[in-house]
Amino acid sequence: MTSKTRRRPAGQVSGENIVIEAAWMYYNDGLNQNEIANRLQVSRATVVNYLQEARERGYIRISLSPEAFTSHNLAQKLRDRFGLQAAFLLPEGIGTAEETLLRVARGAADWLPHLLGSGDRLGVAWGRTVYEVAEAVERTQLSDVTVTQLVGSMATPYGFTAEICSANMAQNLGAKCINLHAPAVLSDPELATRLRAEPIIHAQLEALSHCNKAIFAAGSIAPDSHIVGSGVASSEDLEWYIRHGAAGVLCGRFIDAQGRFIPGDLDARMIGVELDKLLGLDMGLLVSVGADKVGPMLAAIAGGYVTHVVTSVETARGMLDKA
Amino acid sequence: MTSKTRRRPAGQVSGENIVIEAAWMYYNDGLNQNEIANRLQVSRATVVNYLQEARERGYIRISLSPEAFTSHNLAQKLRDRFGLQAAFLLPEGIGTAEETLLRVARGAADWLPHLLGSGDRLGVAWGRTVYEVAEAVERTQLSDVTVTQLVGSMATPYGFTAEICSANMAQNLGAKCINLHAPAVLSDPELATRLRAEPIIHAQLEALSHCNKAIFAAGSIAPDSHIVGSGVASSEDLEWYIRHGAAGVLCGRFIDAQGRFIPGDLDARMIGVELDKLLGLDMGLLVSVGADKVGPMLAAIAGGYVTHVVTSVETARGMLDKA
DNA sequence: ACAATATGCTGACATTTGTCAAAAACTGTG
DNA sequence: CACAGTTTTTGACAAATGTCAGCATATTGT
Repeated sequence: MTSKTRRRPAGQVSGENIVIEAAWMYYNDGLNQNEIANRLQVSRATVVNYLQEARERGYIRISLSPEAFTSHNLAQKLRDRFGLQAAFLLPEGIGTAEETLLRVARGAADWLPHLLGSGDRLGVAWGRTVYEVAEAVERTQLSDVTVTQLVGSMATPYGFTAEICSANMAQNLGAKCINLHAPAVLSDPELATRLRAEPIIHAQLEALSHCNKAIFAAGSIAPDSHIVGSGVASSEDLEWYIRHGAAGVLCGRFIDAQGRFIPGDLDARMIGVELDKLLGLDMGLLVSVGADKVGPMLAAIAGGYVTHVVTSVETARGMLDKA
Repeated sequence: MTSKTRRRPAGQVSGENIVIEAAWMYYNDGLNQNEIANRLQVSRATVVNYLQEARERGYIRISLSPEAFTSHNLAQKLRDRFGLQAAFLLPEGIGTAEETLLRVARGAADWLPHLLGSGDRLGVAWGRTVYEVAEAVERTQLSDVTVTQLVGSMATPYGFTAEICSANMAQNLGAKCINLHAPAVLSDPELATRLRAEPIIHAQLEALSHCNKAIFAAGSIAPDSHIVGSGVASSEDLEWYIRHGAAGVLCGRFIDAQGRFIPGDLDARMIGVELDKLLGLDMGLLVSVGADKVGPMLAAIAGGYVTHVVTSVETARGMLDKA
């Protein structure tokens, strides 16, 4: 450069502005970095820095359009076969089960904001999958959306509890959050009854019964299921429910293959949404993946809790095969 | 490659799927094209093709976040000075006035979907700027939004008429559209009265008076203004209004520098929204740019029609200077 | 069955983008 | 005003991405 180099004044408007300017030229006007460098009278390397800064500050948002995942063949089949409003299928790739779960969670996270609108009250269940979805939601600012914790908390060795799921979800969506300040399961039914009558808890339970949308995963009934690992149910409980026809778990409650609620010993001691409150919602978003979840997912769908599904292509195939 | 090359079956699910898979790996998993090529067992050049296809099909959406443009210094000044809810300022760059207009229009188009929600009824005015905004809106699918044409049609030599503005807008937003099937201005007041009483027209006028949001530009009162060019007003009309204090044009009506409606000969012959219907809306989105628009924009703001502004940095400076 | 046509893939090369250490410009201090 | 400490910019190099002609495999028509 012939003349003296001019630096952008730190912390000034124009300083921020030039970053936006560069980002706009690059992403909207389609100029390449050389052209931008010429116009802004800086070196190309500087343009690279500006663009990086723009990305770091979150000015640039790249997303895969939901249509790509809801429109293809298998998704339509799934929709038609199970009477869903929409299905969102993620490709597996070569990755491990863990990677696939994260991918599905990110897919759900991308999709979720499109499914919410002003005035919605979203019930959030609990589980590893739901936790990852909450984490993966891009920071947005939805207007007038409330997030509600659907089931009480539990001491989990996994590090994700029900209130963390709902709190993160609300945080990232820019929504209000109503937590449920009670354990998911108590040792004594009478204590549970009294706790439910407590004004604070009562108000929270009241709030969650007015959700119009919900997001949840299908819980498996394998012996290593989280429902046991998190201490909600004991191994004996689980066996008892399996003997009585359990096919899956939904918001801490056991359901059979037709999706019917299986009443049992636990219910009187639990604090959380009752399954019939999840029927007839504007949206029931089921997010789950894996061969072991096929049965539980089909059960949840059969029970009429589900309007939208996010899962992997592989799992979707499994569902169509088994049904 | 050692083995025979395998081609993806044309027109099949997996064919579409592999494109999505590649796009996902690239944009979400952050893999580079080489890594993707290895995993998919194709050449890197093929991955390039997949990604291009994904972009062409609109699977990938890149946008600049509105926060970047509404949060900076000058935007805040504008907001505070004029009591706006938000201002969205686009950098000029080096481009021509034409380029700047397109840039501002694209900015407004990016922002607009964020400002609309379920149940909204958006009134759409007319003009070059509004037309470009409508064109630039990315195809989306808003639920339960209605777009309404605010002013009647006119024979314009420019190729953008009021109904094209509203129709394109509705199309691209995925909204319902209510057009106004009448000319903007008639030769005879009596005919205008009768036309307004026609059931179809009456219903449409009724509909547009129930908008809760609106998008419009400020019209200049220069002799080469579109209001003359499109035949809505004659040069004599324009001069008359200027003598009576006109500072700008809003939805075909003349206003003075304080934003007060200037009644005149034209009004009885016009078919379109009346200015008082635009007061007190949830949103009045003013999109305009250029030195000649500063006066009209200030007039519109003074009149209380405006809650949100999209313009260029330069124009914003002009507004602050002049006010 | 065979040629003609269409489609998708690839390797080699061209262009664009990213990295990094060093230089330049600014800031605050004695 | 010299200085040490930061921040920003830059040039040279490395890596990633885009292009395109030609080839291989399907599909179509006869």
